[in-house]
Amino acid sequence: MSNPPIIRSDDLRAENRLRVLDVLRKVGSSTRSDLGELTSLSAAAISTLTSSLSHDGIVASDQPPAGSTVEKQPGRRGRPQYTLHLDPRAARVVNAIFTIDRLQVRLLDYHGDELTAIQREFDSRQLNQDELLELLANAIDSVLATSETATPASRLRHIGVGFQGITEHASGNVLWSPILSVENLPLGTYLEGRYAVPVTVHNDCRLIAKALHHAHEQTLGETFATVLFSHGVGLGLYIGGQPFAGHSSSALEIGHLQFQPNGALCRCGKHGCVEAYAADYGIKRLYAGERIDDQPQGRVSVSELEKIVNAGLQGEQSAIESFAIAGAAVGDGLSQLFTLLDPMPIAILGRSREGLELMRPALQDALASTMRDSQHAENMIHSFDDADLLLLKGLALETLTAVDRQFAFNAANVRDAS
Amino acid sequence: MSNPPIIRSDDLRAENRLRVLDVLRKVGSSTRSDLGELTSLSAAAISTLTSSLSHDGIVASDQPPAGSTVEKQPGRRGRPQYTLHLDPRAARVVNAIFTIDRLQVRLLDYHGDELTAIQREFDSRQLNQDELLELLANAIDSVLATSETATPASRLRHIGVGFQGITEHASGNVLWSPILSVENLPLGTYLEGRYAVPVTVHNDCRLIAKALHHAHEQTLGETFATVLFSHGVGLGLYIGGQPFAGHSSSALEIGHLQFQPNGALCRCGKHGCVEAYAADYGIKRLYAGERIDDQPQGRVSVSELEKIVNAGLQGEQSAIESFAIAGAAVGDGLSQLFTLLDPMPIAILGRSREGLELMRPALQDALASTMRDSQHAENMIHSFDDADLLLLKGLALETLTAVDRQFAFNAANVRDAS
DNA sequence: ATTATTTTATTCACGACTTGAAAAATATAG
DNA sequence: CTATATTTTTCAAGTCGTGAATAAAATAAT
Repeated sequence: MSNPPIIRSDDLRAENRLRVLDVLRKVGSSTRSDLGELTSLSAAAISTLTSSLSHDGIVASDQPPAGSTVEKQPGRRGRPQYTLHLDPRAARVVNAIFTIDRLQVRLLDYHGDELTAIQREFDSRQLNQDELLELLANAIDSVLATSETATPASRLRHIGVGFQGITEHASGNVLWSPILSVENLPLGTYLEGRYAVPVTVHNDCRLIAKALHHAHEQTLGETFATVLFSHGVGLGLYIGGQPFAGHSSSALEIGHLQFQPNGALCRCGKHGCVEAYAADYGIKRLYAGERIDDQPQGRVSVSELEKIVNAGLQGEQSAIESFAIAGAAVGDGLSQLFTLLDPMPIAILGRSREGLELMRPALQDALASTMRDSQHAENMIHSFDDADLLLLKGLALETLTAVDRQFAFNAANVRDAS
Repeated sequence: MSNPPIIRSDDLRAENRLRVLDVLRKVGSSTRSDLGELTSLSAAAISTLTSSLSHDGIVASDQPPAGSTVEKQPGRRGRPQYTLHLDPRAARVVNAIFTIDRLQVRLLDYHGDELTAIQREFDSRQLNQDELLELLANAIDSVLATSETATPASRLRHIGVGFQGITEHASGNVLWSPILSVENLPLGTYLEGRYAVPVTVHNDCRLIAKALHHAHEQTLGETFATVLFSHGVGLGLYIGGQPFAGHSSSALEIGHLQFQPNGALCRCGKHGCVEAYAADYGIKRLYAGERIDDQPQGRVSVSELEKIVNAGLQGEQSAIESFAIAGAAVGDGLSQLFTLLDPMPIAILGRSREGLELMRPALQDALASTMRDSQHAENMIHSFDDADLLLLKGLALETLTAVDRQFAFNAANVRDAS
């Protein structure tokens, strides 16, 4: 049966609260009248909504404290506009990002600013399930404790975890991850039990796609693909302004599409996957002339990859070749994707932008060969720096908008924690 | 900018009107109280909505004409329930289906019953753009004229066209179709101009998926793929109860994923496409031992294909082989799809069910090899008869629900045509 | 035959929603 | 100090869906 998404008129109010919060999240701060414009709600509705949100401690205003007559600089007539913004004190969220060699945990306020952050270095594949969970819980306890002493507490509302791997969004559990040796890590269940707040677990590339949609909408539009090169090859998809994921899990495994039948051995055990040529280990393997039938060994360090990039930049043929093959592999995967869906702009990200540029020509060629309207393949590819930053930003956005949704639907009692 | 999907309270009313119409469309007829259950609206709301819809002439009731005391057979006490159904007279729609050798045009009433139907036989690839449009317009004029004399007219509200090929849903134009020699056929624009009603153009496989979702929801669930074997290989996708299509067009071209690098020549000009092995011409080519590098020639007749199927059923090795390769090709394409998305149930349809069963083992094998949880690949595949019937049904549903939407949002003036 | 019972549909009062218009607030300009 | 401009809030009006009460319409019981 089809589920009822919105019927009652009180749901309507909640929907509009959310709309206001969404806009504020997006633009940072805004006057009431601009808010009306952006939400296409009437000034009257905005007034009611914002005063309620303000009363609940969810949004705050620039307005000076009554008596003090601060000098207003602009020579504008009329009643002055005070801008509204999300009140940092309204909530806190914990963000955790696992990568192959370290764990980052950050505590953010509701505005999105960082309060505390810690890092733990380790090799994620050496840990068993309990050790992983304990490591994470320990780090979360630390950031919570640190901030406790520094600032008056506001309630923890959400925990978001970013991860390379396949996550099941219903349960928040990690089905499989290349950076772990354990499978079916019950991350969501465990954290929800321990901290009694909602937990969501996200695929890393999905998070980057979210951040790009937020920050680079005019470059990429509402429909685009994101490809992240690192220890694997990740794919994120935005379609019509909405993140797209598989039905039950976040699987969007472009890395394991087949590129060469009976080709290089992939970490997944199959032969010829895109990843086996385009992930860092695949590139290094080709460059170093290692046997492509051997099980790929551990991680490739930043400096190792940098060396290959530099070799390529200086014209060393084998390095150039390695990147070209990587580009062709991903281009092939994308052209399969574009055969199934429509062609769309592509954002590519990786450890080094130069590396991306070395791949680009081959990538473009592979795409052009399958596109009906072949010429503008090059305009479809955009490379971005700062994958790590975008990852942080995407996770922050994802968790904070989850809190927005809590606030929009669960009305008041935000201040009950003070 | 994000668009406002629903904010005002009148939109809410429209949404609930649509919800009622949707349920009636699905279950055929229903009492008011069941309607309340199915829409999860209160009895009061149902009462208001149905009386308004009834007043507008959109739904009708079984209720006997006041005076006449018809004998009620059931021995149930209480105020009797009268069932409501969509009033056939509320609107009319035209459905047109192009296939490679004929055009079917049907006139349906709002309930979905056929009023008139005609067929025109021709070879669609022989016609140029103007001839095609004229043929269609002529056929539509005929069904409209025929019915005009037979029954009192109610207004034509929508024209829906079904097609094998890639359609652009914004404009309703056909970008490319294997059954045509012309490209960019401005079907939507032309028909809208001529008949001044909304026109939608749909991919055939999408329509079958729609019909399957309507009629076989409990077998297939809310997320499934549909594969249609005919002169090409079509794919339809339902994800979470919603039809999924590419962003701007209906492209979901599983037939043109690559199966064998440098393999058989496909109609599209590339080599090794899935279609080149799994479409009727591909199967015939293999069976007949023709050169796979030659441009595939015209259509394969029903009897030709039947002969190969029968040969296969009688154990003839080359026929069995041909179907096995076809199954492997599609299985390979689907496993690529399932690498990108999640694995999901598959409905397969074609000219003959026996032919499908000949493909099944190879198809299952190809799927099992890529699925994590390999065993239940066979439970995921369902074959269906009556592809043609489902196509008609899907198109009818698609166009009629478009009218439902008109009625839900544009309030009254339905009866103004009488 | 008449009254009680049962089941279904409609009506009504209520609270919640958004809106447009009017009023209030608060600045600058003269 | 008064007029004007601009933004925000308040107010009255109109809608919507809900739950409770009421009406409708049949059968069962008396």
